[in-house]
Amino acid sequence: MRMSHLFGRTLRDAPGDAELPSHRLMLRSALIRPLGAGIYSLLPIGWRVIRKIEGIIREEIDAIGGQEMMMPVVHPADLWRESGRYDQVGPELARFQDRGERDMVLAMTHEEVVTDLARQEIGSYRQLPQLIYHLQTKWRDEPRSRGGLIRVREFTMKDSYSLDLDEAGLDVSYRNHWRAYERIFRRCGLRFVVVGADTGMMGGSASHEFMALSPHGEDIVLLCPTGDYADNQEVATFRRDAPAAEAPLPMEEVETPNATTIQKLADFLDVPLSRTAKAVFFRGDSGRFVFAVIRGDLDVNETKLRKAAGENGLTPATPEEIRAVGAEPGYGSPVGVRDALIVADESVRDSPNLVAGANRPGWHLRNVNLGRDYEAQVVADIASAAAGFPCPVCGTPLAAERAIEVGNIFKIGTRYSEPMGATYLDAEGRSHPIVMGCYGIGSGRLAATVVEQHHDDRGIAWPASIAPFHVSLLALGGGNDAAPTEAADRLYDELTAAGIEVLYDDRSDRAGVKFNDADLIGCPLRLSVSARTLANGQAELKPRAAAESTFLPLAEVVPTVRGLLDGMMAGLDGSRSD
RNA sequence: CGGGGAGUAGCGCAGCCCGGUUAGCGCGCAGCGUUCGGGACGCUGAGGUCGGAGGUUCGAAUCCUCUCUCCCCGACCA
Repeated sequence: MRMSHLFGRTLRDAPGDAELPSHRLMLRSALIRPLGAGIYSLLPIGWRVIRKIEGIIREEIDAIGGQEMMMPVVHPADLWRESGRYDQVGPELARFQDRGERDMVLAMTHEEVVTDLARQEIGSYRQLPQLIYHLQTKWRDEPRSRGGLIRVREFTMKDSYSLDLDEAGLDVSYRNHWRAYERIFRRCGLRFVVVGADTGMMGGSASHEFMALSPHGEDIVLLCPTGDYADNQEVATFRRDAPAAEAPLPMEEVETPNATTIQKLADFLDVPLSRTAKAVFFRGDSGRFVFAVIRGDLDVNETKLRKAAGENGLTPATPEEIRAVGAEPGYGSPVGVRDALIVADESVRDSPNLVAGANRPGWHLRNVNLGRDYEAQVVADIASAAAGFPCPVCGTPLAAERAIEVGNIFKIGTRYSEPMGATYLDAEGRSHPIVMGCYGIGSGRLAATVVEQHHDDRGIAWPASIAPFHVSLLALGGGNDAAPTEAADRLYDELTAAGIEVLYDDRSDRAGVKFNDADLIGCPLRLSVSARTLANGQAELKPRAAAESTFLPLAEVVPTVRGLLDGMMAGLDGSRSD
């Protein structure tokens, strides 16, 4: 590609509202342009990166038996009513009517379509297992898009779906995807960890997320330094203290003016946070009041609480709602409340004689004990794990890291096949629902995440496997001297003929402009020819990642470049295990 | 949805409080000339509904009201 013909120009300054490194660099290097909030065009250079990523994904999913296909973006709403998600999913699902006033949706994912296809095409156990996938546009009307391509509303996702006879078959499909995903992300040069995760709106029994560690990540993962444990914070657990062996003491009231927070209370009474009980109030989607109780030194994890309470969603309760169940904001405890689902964390079961609210302003209760002073309908782990908490496996203090979710895998089981009637007949003629898995990777987010991990203050430094071009070729010092341009033209032809992808900077700009653009766009190798190098019959070669350049005879350029690229690719072959 | 910030030339910004020349600066863009290895220089030039609507005023980028859009933090989220 000759830069003089390239559509899209590089920017010296990024727009002021772009903050993430990947967002700024992808704008500056002419990879993407915004059209609206969370909606982007991919310019030619950016599209080349995406196509390379998609190529890697195709190879690896094909390698585990995937069959690529294509499913529609617009779905009849009735299909989503069959699965129950039409009403279950919130406004992030875009709904509209066609000219016949039929309800339609824009696909945010494709489980319903796959399941519909499966019930049409699959009838017999002889036809299973199957693995199908596509790369398709999704629309999710996110409440808040952000960070360039990290979180957008319109995006392309590779999603694959496994169809199996039973759980054992699903286990195999799941494991295959896990391995394929590791290879995909390694080939893209990404550093990542795999963590256990919540299944969220997908439903199902198990889920893992592939997390690229990055200070700009939206998720927090908890990792054991020994490597024996890794989970998303939303599901992470930790080793609990042994229950305290302490006889229950008589409950007594104590006046605690202005002790409206657990910290003020602990300070006022001069007791550790771990000797207090904290109450947190929610209203569940079902309409029930959910009253969570947890020891004062811990925080409620809403994902865990939602599961423990059996609710689809939780909203913080209002002061009126809190008083309606007999509690008092700032002084709440489960003692004496009514019409509420009380969910206690294991910590309050195992910690006797806690200080809790008296449900009237300015007063607390000492020596409150679960089972004696109040009952909880649910006792469960609803506590948030955090940095420094003991690893649930080995007790080592956990580390907390921010991370970007670049892929995830779900065991959705019969969540869709059962309600939608996607069944097969076994050898005895009995009907069973197909057991499903689904597996997603967002290609644009993946590209942005690679930029987050591979850049410096001069620009992007692409891994060779997904670089838009292999080589930036610069013809320096044009002017009256046509020799550099002629030599660069020949190199361009030779490299291209050898199958090497070249971004040829044939513009009439000065050297500094070309160097800066080459560093910004970040092709793995940079070749320069000028009067200075040609005086010795040479070209200058500098890897993007290296500090120093080398000079080599023009005739050796193609084999040298070939060799360097092969070496770079070999380091990104996906088999590395780290 | 809550909190904060911002919309003035393609990009980055000033001007706004305290209304008053023809709305400015840098970069970029076009032409000519000189330059030519880390974002050159000179001259000339093009480019603006000051986000939109309404209002106050002799006069509005500037003051008031409404509204749209974008960004950041949070809530939310495969």
